[in-house]
Amino acid sequence: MTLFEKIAMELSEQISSGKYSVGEPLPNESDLQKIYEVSRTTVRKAIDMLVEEKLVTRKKGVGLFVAPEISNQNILEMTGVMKPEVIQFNKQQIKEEYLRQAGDYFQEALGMKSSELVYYVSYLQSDNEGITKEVLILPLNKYPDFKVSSLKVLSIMENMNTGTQKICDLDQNLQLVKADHELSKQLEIEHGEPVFKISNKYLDVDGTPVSIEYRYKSAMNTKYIVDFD
Amino acid sequence: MTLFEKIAMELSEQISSGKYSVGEPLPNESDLQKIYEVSRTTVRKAIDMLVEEKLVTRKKGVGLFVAPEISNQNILEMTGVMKPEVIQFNKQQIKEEYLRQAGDYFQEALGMKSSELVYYVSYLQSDNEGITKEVLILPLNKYPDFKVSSLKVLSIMENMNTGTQKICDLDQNLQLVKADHELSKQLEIEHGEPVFKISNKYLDVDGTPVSIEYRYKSAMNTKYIVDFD
DNA sequence: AAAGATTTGTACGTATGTATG
DNA sequence: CCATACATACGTACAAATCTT
Repeated sequence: MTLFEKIAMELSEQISSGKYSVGEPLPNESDLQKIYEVSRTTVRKAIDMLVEEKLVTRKKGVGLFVAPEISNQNILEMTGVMKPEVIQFNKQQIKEEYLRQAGDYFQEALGMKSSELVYYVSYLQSDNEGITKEVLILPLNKYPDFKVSSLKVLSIMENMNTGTQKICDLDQNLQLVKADHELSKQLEIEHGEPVFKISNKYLDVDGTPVSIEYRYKSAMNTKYIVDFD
Repeated sequence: MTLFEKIAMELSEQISSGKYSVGEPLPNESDLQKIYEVSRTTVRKAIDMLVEEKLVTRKKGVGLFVAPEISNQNILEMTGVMKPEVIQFNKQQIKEEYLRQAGDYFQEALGMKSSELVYYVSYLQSDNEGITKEVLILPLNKYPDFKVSSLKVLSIMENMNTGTQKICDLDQNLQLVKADHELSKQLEIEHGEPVFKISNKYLDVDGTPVSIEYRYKSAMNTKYIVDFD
């Protein structure tokens, strides 16, 4: 029997005897070298055997450890299955929902008579990036089956797909505006703070507007790029 | 391959994929340390390589940034798949279109394997409000019938509706960034001018991401709303 | 303007990984 | 099997620049 085999056997016995318990560190190679009065090469060959037998694990830059028994964690690591992600459900809070006449603005924007009715729904949505206010304008004639209650479980875009027209295009517009009193209160920011205002105008295949959505989001949280000069 | 080489390669891929676009900050060393679960020494060695390749710049006391001189050619070399075509039509000009591997970022963002292919299409669109740059990411597996030539007649959203999944939700994100060299040239604005960057992540009914779209639009043309006081 | 927090820059010590004579 | 050298990796400590409060 070679020297390193002897050493491997001794260590193996000590591990199974409980001198070094599972998960605990072993003496490092330098110490083992002194203990058995052999070269590091020999120590390493001994440890090589124990690693092969999965009795010992090595951690580069750290040390030697008695290999842990197989656990769920090990299995996950071995099979490469990811740990479950933390799913954050957004908090949604509907602020306003009512039917109103289109009026002059929406008449033009949505191509309808100003006396025709639209659903107006606004709600707040908070996630890890802050609070977003969303406003949705749905013309009644295009969404005959729309129910406000369904908004509580469906997303805006899903709702829009319940309409009679298929949405095929998106006319997107952007503004940087100052928060008025209501908006600053809703988004929990200072009065006058800059706010991104996006308007999404959804169009059907003919380019006819189907619905409009507005989003308000504080611009302060956005990251600015630094100069390189 | 050593650990720090792996990390350098991953980061390099993410940069070329657009997860960290030109001029934007990277996660700081401490965060990278947590992300990759390695020591700071290893993170620094990985970054050393990227700095050497001029992909990343360091700013003492500030952080890490994607180096500004990345060209399309670099990206092509890094992802190494296709040559770009330039197709001019109407007021839309396709700047880049190629197949590439998803890489780590789109792997995560689109829930696919990093080796799977995505279409990458970017184009400029000019209208009365200025020039908009749009970037579209379409996973090949969800758009088996997609042809770049069809982009000439269809809008982005129409194209996205040609996929196998029905789009039901929109995860929208906003940043105000400064134009880097490439962007300022494309949008015909000054270097460093503020630019709206919108990312639209389209989801199917299950919340699975189907495609991603980025839009860059000068923020200077936006109309500011007057104070309400 | 001062104090503290954050982030990169630098240095050192220790442990394992690999190669060679 | 020993001795040595170097690369890789972890961890800690402190300095320097910058940002925040």
